[in-house]
Amino acid sequence: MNGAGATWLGEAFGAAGKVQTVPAGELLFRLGDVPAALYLVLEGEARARRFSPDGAEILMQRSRAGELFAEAGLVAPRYSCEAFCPLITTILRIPLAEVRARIANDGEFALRFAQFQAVAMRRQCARYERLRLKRAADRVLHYLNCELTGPAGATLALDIPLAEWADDLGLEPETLYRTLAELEKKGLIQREPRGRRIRIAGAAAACGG
Amino acid sequence: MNGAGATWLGEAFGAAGKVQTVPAGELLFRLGDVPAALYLVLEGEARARRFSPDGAEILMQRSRAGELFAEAGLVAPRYSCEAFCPLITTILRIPLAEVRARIANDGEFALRFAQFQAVAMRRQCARYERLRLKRAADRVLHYLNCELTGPAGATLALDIPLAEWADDLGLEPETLYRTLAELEKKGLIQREPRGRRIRIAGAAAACGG
DNA sequence: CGTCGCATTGATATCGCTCAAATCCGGTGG
DNA sequence: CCACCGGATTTGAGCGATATCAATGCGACG
Repeated sequence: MNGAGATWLGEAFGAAGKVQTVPAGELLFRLGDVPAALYLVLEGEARARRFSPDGAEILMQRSRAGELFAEAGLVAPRYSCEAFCPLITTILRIPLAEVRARIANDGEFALRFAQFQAVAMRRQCARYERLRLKRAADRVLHYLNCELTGPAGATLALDIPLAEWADDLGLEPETLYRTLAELEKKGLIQREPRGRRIRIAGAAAACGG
Repeated sequence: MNGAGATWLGEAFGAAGKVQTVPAGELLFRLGDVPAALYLVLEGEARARRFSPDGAEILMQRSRAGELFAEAGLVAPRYSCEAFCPLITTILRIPLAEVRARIANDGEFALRFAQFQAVAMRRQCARYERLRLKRAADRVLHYLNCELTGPAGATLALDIPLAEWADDLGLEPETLYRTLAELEKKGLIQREPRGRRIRIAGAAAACGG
């Protein structure tokens, strides 16, 4: 859905944009680079990290397929950070000048781009609000409610390992696991043994943090 | 700075936009309303809340001066939420149709609007990353580093009560206070007794979470 | 069959939250 | 000018939730 939403961006820049397949760990750009392009993640995932003086990694932002990397792309990166791809990732690189020209001259494109940005904002706001919730259970419910567009009782297939999901929620894997077990005991969700699939009970939708 | 950044938006819609002064607590719109306008906060602050079935308030999003309320404005609100203003707030209401027409037909405007959205996104990303930090001290440092644009050693004047700030950081006021005391003891910051002013030591900039 | 990665489970440590109270400060009215 | 009041800050003590550390189970894969 994310990917589909941004497909048009890729198509719009078929010529100007440059698709790159980036092996895991490769650096896309560094802090201090003059922002010269928009990076749209097509497949895989890109991450921005920041290092403290002692070398410890202190924070990370993840950009999924369909998202611009990192942040909005039109502004200079805020961080003393490095960007890289820990997974095999496909990136569409669009020169900023191209984007600007297009926005200024193509009304239809400008509208769609604004919409694209708005959707991205909505997603980011959802993530923010999720982390504002202090209890693990609330975060999980919030996540489920956001990801699940269908009617209550629908099933959510988890294609990511538990640790990834926990990271999304700002939790440790163990905590997430225990929380899921707790929610199941309360009857708010049901999960398959190996944890690859979760069904949300109707009640859970209302609780949704 | 936020306000200044969005001034152009207000000016651009001098005629079409409608400035409203909203008394504290008044509802701007409700969930389910068809999104028909952009709400730009000019002064004060607007908040979006969401209620659980039992009536408890479970989360809140705050929009400051210069920000669109809530989220990006071009998409339908995601939430079962109500929006209201607990403070005296000035709002600029711009019909969506106007905005869309302007984006489509005025290249210059479209560019500035895209930039505006990008800046908003950057701000939201910063808030998100701040909450990803688990330790209180890291959040405080991150906040200081983001708010402080000047060189290290600059002074940050706090015009908000401690409780507000704590809320921004996803902390309780007591925790924030103790954390500040701790940071001062470590020499990373210096604060005036009444807590209305904070000076950041050079070292703190590097730690900045 | 062995190993590896990940899920699961248990025990403990730690941090921030909660409740409670004292203090400080600005403002207000006498 | 001074006493009082109300709100915010400051400080204290204890609790609870989550992180952390450690170990085991389980399935996939070579």
